[in-house]
Amino acid sequence: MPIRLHDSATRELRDLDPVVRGHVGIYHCGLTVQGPPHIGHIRKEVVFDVLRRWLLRSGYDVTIIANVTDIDDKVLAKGEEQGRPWYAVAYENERALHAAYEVLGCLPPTYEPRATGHVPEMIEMIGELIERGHAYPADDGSGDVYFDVRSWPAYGELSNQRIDDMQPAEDAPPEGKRDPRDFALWKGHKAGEPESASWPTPWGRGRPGWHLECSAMAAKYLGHEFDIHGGGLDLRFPHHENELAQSRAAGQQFARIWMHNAMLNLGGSKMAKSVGNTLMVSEVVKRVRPIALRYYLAASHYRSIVEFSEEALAEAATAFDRIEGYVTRATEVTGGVEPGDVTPGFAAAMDDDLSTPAALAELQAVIGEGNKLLADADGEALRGNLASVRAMLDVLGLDPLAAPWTGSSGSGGDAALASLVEALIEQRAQARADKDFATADRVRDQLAAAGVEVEDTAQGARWQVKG
RNA sequence: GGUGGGUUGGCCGAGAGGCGAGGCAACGGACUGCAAAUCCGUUUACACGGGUUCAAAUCCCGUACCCACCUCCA
Repeated sequence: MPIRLHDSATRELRDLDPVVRGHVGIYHCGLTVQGPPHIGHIRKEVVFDVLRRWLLRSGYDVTIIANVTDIDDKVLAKGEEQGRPWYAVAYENERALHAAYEVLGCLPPTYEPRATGHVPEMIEMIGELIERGHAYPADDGSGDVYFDVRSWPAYGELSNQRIDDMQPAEDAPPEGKRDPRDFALWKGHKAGEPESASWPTPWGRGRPGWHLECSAMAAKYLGHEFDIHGGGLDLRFPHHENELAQSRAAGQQFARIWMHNAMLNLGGSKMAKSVGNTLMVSEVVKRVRPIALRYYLAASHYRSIVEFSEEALAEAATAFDRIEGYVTRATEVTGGVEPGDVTPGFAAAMDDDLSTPAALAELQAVIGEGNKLLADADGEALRGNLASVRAMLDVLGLDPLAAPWTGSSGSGGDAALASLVEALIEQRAQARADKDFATADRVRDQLAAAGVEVEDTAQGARWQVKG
């Protein structure tokens, strides 16, 4: 069965039909590294990480390219504001982004090209566009080079807009533009901007316009036609519209399918620095386990708005505890099994535009069966069930027994703690054997007060640190 | 002004003409020394007003409210 994805260009579900058989090339817009990532940014990473894992499990080779915009107005402004070089700001935030990938279990992209590393490719593309009559250097001496939207009749095809209905682009003063909606491919160096933020071109020194880097880098690493271009819905216009126009006008086919994830809102509006409602990944993972945050983000459909709330996050953590509890218990009983195959229901849900909510419903049903098998002590069936559950969790990047989660949860902790807890549990077991339930309960309460939860099972007491 | 998306039970969150996704919470039962975990069961829905249809949460028309984009944004 083919994988079907919602293409935001045509606004319909389309079969994934790769350019190269057995291989899927994906480009998704990374971050402008002007600040550390918030949980809205990381939602996008989780969405594309799940897509990638599903494609891999479906037998495809995947090349995934995510850009890092390390030079633009905002990065320069941050450098100025913080009194240090713009590139120091960019690099620091790029590292924070990588830390966020890692803490949430997102596989690193195949490659993460930086805009500053691809100026020659951009210059080449600008030359091509000028030659074809779709771009022009500003005649006001600014050194800007603009894309000529009137020269490209399809302009607006991605976001379904007509040029005449659009408001003017404000990425540069309109003086040098032929049409106010023309956008900058290249921005001339301005007095007062650091010399380090400019590169020589046939049109004078300057720096990249935002949109061009993605067109140039996608072509370099994925070719003139590739399978999927993704990013946040807020990038659809103007960023992706402009990328599409540039690349097509330069004679390329560009992306076959456009995938846009919906925003993560807080307090009724999009999480964004300009609104001041951001929650940094590094902060949230202090309150809730990273795997629980990932579950929260993966549990809703990628095209639905997530209205963030602490309550919903806590609830997701509880829901995940049930899943993890099953995996832990089943692993104890079976001695552990490797991930096997996902169920047909799970596969059908994932094939249907990455319907993670339906996939999770399937997973919960399989876990319900597994819990029954656990009660019946049916070893063989239980092994099969656990293998399947682990496979499904792996697709979502939520297998608690896989990297990077191992060791971060369960009854681990340091040896001193374990030895103390086990001594108390031994005392309690003796009290229970003596039917001294008052003492047994007191020990359990003591442990609970210290944040250690004890459960009695047929095999003896299990414990884990909660929180 | 233009372009899209949305409003589902106490909460989260799917579905897209007939059959009550799933989870969390609550309640009852089984299990347990008591719990916890687990299993079984129960309760509360489709923004509002019209219309189409044998049948509408789902299709059509209208209204209200919300979100995103048209300015940097995942």
